[in-house]
Amino acid sequence: MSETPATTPKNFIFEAVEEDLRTGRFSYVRTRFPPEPNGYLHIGHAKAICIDFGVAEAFGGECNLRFDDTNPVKEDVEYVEAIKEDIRWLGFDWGDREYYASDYFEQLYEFALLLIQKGKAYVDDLSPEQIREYRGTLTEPGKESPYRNRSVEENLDLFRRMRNGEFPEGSRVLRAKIDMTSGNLNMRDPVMYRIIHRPHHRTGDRWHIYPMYDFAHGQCDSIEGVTHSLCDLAYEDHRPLYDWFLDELGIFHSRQIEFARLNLSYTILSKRYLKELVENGYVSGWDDPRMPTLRGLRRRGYTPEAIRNFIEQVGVAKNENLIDIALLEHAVRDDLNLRALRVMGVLDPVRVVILNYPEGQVEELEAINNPEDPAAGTRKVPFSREIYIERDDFREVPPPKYFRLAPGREVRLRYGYIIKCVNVVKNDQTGEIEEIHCTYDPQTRGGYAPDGRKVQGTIHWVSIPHALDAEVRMYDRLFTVPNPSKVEDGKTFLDYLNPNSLRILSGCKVEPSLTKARPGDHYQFERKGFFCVDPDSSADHLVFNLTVPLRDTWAKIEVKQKGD
RNA sequence: UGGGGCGUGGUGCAAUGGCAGCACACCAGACUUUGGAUCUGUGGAUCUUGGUUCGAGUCCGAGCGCCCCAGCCA
Repeated sequence: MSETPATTPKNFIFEAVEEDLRTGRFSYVRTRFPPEPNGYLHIGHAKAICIDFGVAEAFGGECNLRFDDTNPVKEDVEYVEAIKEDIRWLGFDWGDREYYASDYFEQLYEFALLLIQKGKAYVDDLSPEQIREYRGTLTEPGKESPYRNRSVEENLDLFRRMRNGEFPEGSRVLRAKIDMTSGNLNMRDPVMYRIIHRPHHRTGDRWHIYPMYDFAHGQCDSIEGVTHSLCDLAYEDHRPLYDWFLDELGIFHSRQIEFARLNLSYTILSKRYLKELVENGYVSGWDDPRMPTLRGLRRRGYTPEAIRNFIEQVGVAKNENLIDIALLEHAVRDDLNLRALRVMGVLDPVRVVILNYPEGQVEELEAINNPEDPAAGTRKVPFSREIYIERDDFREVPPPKYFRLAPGREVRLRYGYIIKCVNVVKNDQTGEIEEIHCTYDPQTRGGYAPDGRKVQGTIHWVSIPHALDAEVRMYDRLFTVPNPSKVEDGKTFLDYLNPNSLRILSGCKVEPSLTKARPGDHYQFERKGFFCVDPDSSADHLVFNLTVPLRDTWAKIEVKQKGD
């Protein structure tokens, strides 16, 4: 294997894998990404995906996709396709290695039989409540079940009949016979199989018993020849059990390594909570652009590259973490800055009339599509006597350091002319500014001042007769606190929902080149932010989602001024 | 009074006994036809405490703090 230290991320997992190869514990590398098909993938999963596929790739190995479908009560095919789609979108390929834990049900059953024969597993008739009581507590040892010492023959017979569906749900389970006094609760005779009379999305009604995670995962890894089974810290306590099953069965022994899951500030990454948001209508669905799901991020305008870069920057360790969402936002700005075409869009329009500009005249001005990418070329933008500008780009009483338009002041219209405000027309009743009257300097076409005079401010604009109407959905973080999963007593994460996480702007005006915008296209509205065309968008009703705003230095200055 | 894990600037990750570094954030400045981008710079960290060592974030002892585990969920 060739060394690529510059591109190979260095973390404790890579080091462990490297060591395993060096010491000969394994001669190849194979990992797996094991989603349960009971929900949609979120950015936390993206971390796991990047690690699972990344480790395999770095060592010339492969990563299997294996659906962990051992519980027909919770799982559904609906999620399988969505999960595959999201992984592909993120940019990973599992080739033809698409597996299901349910593919191995027969083999797992044989494994169970083997353990029963070895006297290492037994059928228990205790009720779920009794099992809990017998388990003991964190500080007190458990008690052995009265059914623990059944004969091998009786266990075999009972277990076969469990499989045949002869017993009601909850009446019996198969348990491993380990140690009811272990300090690790997972070792106190864990349940291996439970009875569930429910059709499975892949095996139909063939089974009446289903293996628990602990009895399935390690053996599936083993069957697939997975060398490194990378998972969440939560499974650290399960590793002794993972190892125990593999050792007792005497089969290929994968190595489980745990790392800390991703936590993101101002959001939640718990499947249960996300589901609650969707089901109770706090968001419009799993793909709501405010959701940290991959579908949500995609619709919001995040790119796979941005997400992968973000994950790489976050690193891999075992520390509990809360990643600043600003890092994610930085990653997407960084990526979009290089590729998004620039356009002009006025979100909160106010009319400007250029008094000395000939009525009916239209000029096609040249605008650069992307200053970061000369290959993106230029386009023509129509200019006329009446234009829209951003309401906030005009102040009757300009505060200090305000560079934009104000009575008697000049400002440059991007790629247009330098204009000067000469008058303001206000609504008699409301006092709201309805129209701003300006004059333009014909010598400044394109925005250049031949006399070399400095014009500090440059603002965006859209020609009124040529403007396209658009709806713009402005998104903000979903929660008002950095860590919504850690709440005050008596409150829930729902109490911290940001009421302003979505603001719909309906009267927006955008330049005519946007007629060719298609759902999924990324744009930068100059001076405002990166936007993405929503799937709801159509030719006669453009809809844009704010992906992330541009850094806004003026907003900072203004906040500071107000604080003084 | 059980078992497992983790403690490095505001956040995250490095430093594998030898000058505590990188990214994001923050602050200041330069540049600017996006108050964007870019560039430069400042400030700021090894949980505590003893020890080993020429030298400790790293090794050893003691303590403290935080997280996870009592599903027939994964």
